[in-house]
Amino acid sequence: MPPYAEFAVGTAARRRLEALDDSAIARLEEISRVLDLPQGRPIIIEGDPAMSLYSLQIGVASVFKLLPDGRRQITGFLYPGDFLGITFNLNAEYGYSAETVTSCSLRLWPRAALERLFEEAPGVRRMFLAEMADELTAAQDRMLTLARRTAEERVAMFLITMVRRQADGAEAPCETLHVPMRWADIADYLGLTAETVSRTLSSFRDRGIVRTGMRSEIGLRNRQALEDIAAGTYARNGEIYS
Amino acid sequence: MPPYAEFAVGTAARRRLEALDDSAIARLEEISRVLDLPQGRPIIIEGDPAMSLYSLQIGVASVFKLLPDGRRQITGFLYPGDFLGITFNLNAEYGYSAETVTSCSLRLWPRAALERLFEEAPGVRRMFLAEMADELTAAQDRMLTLARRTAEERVAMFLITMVRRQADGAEAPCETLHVPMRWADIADYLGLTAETVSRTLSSFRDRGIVRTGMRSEIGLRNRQALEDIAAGTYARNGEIYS
DNA sequence: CGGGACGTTGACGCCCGTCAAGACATGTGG
DNA sequence: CCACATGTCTTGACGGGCGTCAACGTCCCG
Repeated sequence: MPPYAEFAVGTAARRRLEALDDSAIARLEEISRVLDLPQGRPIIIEGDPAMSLYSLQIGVASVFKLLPDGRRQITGFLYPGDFLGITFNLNAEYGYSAETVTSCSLRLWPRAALERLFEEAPGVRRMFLAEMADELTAAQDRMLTLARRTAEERVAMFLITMVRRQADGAEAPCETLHVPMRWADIADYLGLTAETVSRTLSSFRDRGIVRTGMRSEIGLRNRQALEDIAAGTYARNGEIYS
Repeated sequence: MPPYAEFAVGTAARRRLEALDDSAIARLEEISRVLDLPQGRPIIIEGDPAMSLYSLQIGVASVFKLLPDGRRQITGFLYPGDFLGITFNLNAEYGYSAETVTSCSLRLWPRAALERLFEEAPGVRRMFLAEMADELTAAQDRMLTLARRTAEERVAMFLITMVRRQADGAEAPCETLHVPMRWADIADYLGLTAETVSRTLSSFRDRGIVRTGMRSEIGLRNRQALEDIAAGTYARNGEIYS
């Protein structure tokens, strides 16, 4: 139905890119440029012609869609190693916008050069295929979350997802979560408002589940409670975590 | 993040399959079996090992995910020509469930045979790649809808989307929309309840926008109003369509 | 005709959005 | 070093949109 066909590659792309052979990586770096942006700047704008592919090197960025009256939905956060702006057809426009959440350093490829690379290196194409399949299942999970989960379940899910991603590779479970985005961004990611995010975190704090008040950090004091709340398997009207 | 990687191919697959050359289609039909199911039966169940790929021949089916307490989100409706159950990795389980909305006739391929076909016919793989890219942009649109749009906007969107799909190929715009699914299914697709869907349609009826009461059909009397409501560009607190 | 599935309508309430005020941190210029 | 502006988070009060529960009507199919 949509006339365009492109998407933002998410987290798994990092590991997949490392699986490419060295010559492909060398070629990729060869034809790229570097772009540095301060916090809160647009990277791509929905509707613009898709001329470039980006890879985030340093920082955090958000991918989002807007309604005409300003309502916003962040469809994903990008971390170092993630790709942005891939397209698979010719008259492509970006189907979403993206902007920096923190100051960012991006690698940028002109689209034509990248398409040449797609033809030459079959591993690159296969990587994107697997990547897209993962993105799609994640998107279905997020539909369930946005449509059916309560505010508490959404915030708990966000914390669990973020800490898992942060702990990715570390052996010991993380105790404190680094959260560089503003509450308003988290809210737009979860389909809530900044006030509801704040209230929910305060409630978690009062119940001894998290520690708040630090700058850009949230302490996870009772991870099991968060897991249970996120899974929807905690006592709903019960007293367990109240 | 998710350990599986598969998805339900949506509507665009119909046209794409037709673009395959005849020998590939012949091969596809050769190795398939046919499966007939009455209304309301499960086709695949989330978590089961992904042993088969399905193609819907006749009827309408739904793809959905469930929360442990029964909350349900329908991620898409399948129409004749759509595919279901594709996977791209080895330890694959289905990441969603699917069931028949009407009585259905399905074509079924054993997974191993299909993977062989993937190797032999590069066009098939490319078709699925483009298909997935379309699915992904549609998924992002649906995230925006589920998180941010009002009940009225969602129902209007549903009607517009369905009538566009129904009119696909016809030259004259359709006046009446065929809706084989129950209100509860529409609600689970839109992140609402059956009562809210009913109330919204009644409101549209009272405002002269649709005609209701027919069995499995909805008459679209003022399509422009529906387009405006769906787009979020109608006068919000205004009197235009009240 | 009777039973079950589905749609409609009303009453009610709660979750979360909206609006607003205040707290707190940061940066900036004098 | 302080006054002030700015941006962000917190907390409260309030209201509305939509979910929940229930009763009723309608259609279909034995």
